[in-house]
Amino acid sequence: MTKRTDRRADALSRERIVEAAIAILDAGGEGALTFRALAARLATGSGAIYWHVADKDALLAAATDHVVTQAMSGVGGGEADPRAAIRVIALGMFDAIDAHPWVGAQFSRAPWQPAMLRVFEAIGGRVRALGVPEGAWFNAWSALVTYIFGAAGQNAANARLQAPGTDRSAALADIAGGWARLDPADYPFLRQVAPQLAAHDDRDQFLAGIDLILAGIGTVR
Amino acid sequence: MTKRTDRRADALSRERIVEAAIAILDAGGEGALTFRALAARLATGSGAIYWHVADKDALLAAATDHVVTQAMSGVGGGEADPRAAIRVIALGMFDAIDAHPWVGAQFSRAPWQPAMLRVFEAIGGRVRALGVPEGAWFNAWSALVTYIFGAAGQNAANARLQAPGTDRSAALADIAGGWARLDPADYPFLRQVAPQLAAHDDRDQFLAGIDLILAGIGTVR
DNA sequence: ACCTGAACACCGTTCAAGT
DNA sequence: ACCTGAACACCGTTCAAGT
Repeated sequence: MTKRTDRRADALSRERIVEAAIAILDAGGEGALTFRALAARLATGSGAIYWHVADKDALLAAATDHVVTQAMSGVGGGEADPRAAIRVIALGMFDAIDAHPWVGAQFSRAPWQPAMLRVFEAIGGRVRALGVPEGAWFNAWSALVTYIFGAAGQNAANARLQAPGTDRSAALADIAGGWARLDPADYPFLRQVAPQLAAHDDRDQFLAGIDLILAGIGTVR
Repeated sequence: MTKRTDRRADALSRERIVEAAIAILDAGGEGALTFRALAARLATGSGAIYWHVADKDALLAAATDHVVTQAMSGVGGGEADPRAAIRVIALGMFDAIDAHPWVGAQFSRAPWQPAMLRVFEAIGGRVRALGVPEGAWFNAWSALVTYIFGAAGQNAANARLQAPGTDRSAALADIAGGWARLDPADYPFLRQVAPQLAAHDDRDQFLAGIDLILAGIGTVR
């Protein structure tokens, strides 16, 4: 009957472990998250972590869930216009993955997590409000969700590829320079588009894709 | 001056290593590819592989390049209608990743590979032929390419999640069942589309997304 | 030039032993 | 109930030594 409620303020908990994992992931990427590093940061033994999380996959899933939940809480849902609401939700995911690039690789690993379901539902609800026939809902929803997580993931991968501290626009200029030097007979399109690659804004381009899909959905009668 | 051209038929080569790696990846997934397993299959020492490839990243990149190159060689480019050609190229990528699910995770890791450039150009060339204003080319191209690789990657991830030998439609039915049991107040959309999730064909759904984007591009004047 | 395989510096995970 | 940290069975990569 003496249930101890006065635990040490710094007692280990799933929540504290997940937060420490996110800090390590944000600072050093996926490669930096080891149970030894995590145990050191939490001033405990590496085995202690296993009392609270099943394994590394579960830890990454919990960290992803945490980030997505936080991102979704920021996008309210107050927008009356379903198109505007879809843009807000999509940008919320984009920005969250941009801030935590390691999240991008996790979606594919655990796509049916609770937090993901909330994103799925949020998009689906707006698709329903878009005024397209019911038979088109599923494909319209699927295209949007696929694009949002695919694009955000790829963008995060690009960010991950860069050496930390490198200038993003310089790296992009490098790639664009490579495209500009391709054989004009074999790569006319990439040569032509190279300057736009160098100058483009990832966020604007992401949103332009959303708008194209929304425009496509608008043609379904 | 005695250049040996009569090497053993089974001499190690980058090509043989990459092929063995693909075989291992196809059979056992990304986790199965170790230098020890690869060396055993090639009947050599693990260190020998490093004479031909720089490291594991380079090996995965080479394997991915091989698969994409093969897939692209199968999609000719004979279609006159640019929309039809885009569908053929997209489906070619989809099927290649479906057959080699591990490829899906690699795109994000090395997006500027030679084989990828050929896919990029192939899509870009058709976008140009679509008859939209030049100012819209870059965003139209980007949306298509993002969707193609994002969707194919996510689909491959779903395949990877399944226990090997498991029935895909049974797994999908499981997830759909979970959606059908969600709280109707919180998840009306997911509940409603659950039956479609259980019945849908990944390939058809992928193509429906391509068609939505193409329809959206068609609205740009 | 190319191959061998032991050695090194790591991992994730387990588990007897502690409190 | 929860924590400790050594131990186990792996990794990728290196490198002296061979042919």
